[in-house]
Amino acid sequence: MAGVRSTTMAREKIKIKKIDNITARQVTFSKRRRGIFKKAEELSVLCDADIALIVFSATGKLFDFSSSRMGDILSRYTTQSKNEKKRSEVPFLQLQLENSNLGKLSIEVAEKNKQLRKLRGEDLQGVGLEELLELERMLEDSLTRVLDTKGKRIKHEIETLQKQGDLLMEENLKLKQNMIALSQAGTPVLLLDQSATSTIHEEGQYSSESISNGAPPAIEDDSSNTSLKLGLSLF
Amino acid sequence: MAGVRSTTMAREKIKIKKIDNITARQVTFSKRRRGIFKKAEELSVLCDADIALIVFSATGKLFDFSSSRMGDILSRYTTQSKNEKKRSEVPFLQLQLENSNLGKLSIEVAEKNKQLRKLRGEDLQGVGLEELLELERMLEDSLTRVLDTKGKRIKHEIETLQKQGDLLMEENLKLKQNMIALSQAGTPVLLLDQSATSTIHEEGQYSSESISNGAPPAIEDDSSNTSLKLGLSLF
DNA sequence: ATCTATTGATAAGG
DNA sequence: TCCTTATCAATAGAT
Repeated sequence: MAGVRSTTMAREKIKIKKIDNITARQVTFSKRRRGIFKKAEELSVLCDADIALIVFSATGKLFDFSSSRMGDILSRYTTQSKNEKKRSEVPFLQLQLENSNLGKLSIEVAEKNKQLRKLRGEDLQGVGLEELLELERMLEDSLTRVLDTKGKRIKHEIETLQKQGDLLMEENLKLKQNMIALSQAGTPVLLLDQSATSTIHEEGQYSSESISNGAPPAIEDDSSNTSLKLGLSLF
Repeated sequence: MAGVRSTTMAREKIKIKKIDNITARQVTFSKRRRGIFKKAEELSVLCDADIALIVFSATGKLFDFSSSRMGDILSRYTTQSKNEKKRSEVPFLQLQLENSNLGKLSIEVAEKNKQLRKLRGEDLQGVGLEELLELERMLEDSLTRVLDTKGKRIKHEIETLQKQGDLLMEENLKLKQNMIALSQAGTPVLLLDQSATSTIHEEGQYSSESISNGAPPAIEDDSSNTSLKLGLSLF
């Protein structure tokens, strides 16, 4: 009851434990990261302190701040901590830190591989019922998130295509009208209206084939829904 | 105008510049140092971030915090920043771990973590539709395998329990018959059949409470289905 | 170190 | 990510 308190917050207190919701966790990370970096700089300026702050996000992204050159602070740190008592805690710069880290990293890699195999349901031999249930939950959550993301992406894809289709139809209509006008005027259909085509090319994101391919637009009014041509067999 | 902002303060705003009064500076240093270290720990816990914070006071005193082992974070930092562009900024310790296997392993660990996060649906930002569909398939396969395994395990569990239950009922029957025989013979009910109880203890995996707790078996014929007592809320 | 009036940081929700 | 707002936390100044 004494250890877990909250911080500079708002709207609601939160417990200081890993935030479950991934999105919320990312948002909080961004906000608080900014906050702590600001604090670090302020402290260094106000009190003439030398500060190094290194933050790795859960996704492995690196953020850092140092009031002077990072290398200087870090070497000063290793030197100082060595002279105190942390010799053992910071064998960092020492000689054979290499070996220990190598071993640990190897173990970590092995561990990650095991987790991956479990998540893929490939290594379920020694897994107990409890862990199986946990795996099931995790996989279901993952599937949900993947499906959500997929849905959003597909929706966006469709909307984009729809917009492009609408634009194309609009432009086609203009072209047809222009051509009709030109043919009715008895003029040979050889020229396209410059303003119309150039406008299309400037604003459109769609493939230029739609306009500039060899086949000239048919005169018939093609009002079929563009979305029917998407060919999305994704659901 | 841009540079001079204020912080979490009170009673009065202060400019973010070196505090002149020595005493005030020391006091502020103490207060804010506590604050930023608290923030660092909170950020690491809330967002599962790996953080190193090193502070040298103006007098040279060292204060530090790290969410995991300082040496690990610092080496990770040198490795990572090297892979970016800060090579020059951190000539720090690049010498030895430079071309070692350390870097490779670090990268491998990072890679595994990324895969894990994808599988957990946590890192879907840069993932394309194709990969999403692949993820979906993989997760569904995994779920299927996990569910299969779970089903088999549960079935086995149930069968085992059923057998144990049958054995128990059988033994109970014998016991009851013995007791009835004994009581009918006018002999005080004080002895349990040795061979029967020892057999149960040897074969059973169930809690010993079932047999050896203080309450002697009831005489009434308990023929309710054993599986009803499994308490499996697993489906 | 404590107290408290103030300002700062930030959780939620768009 | 940025904005807004309601709240909670950090802290400047005084004791």
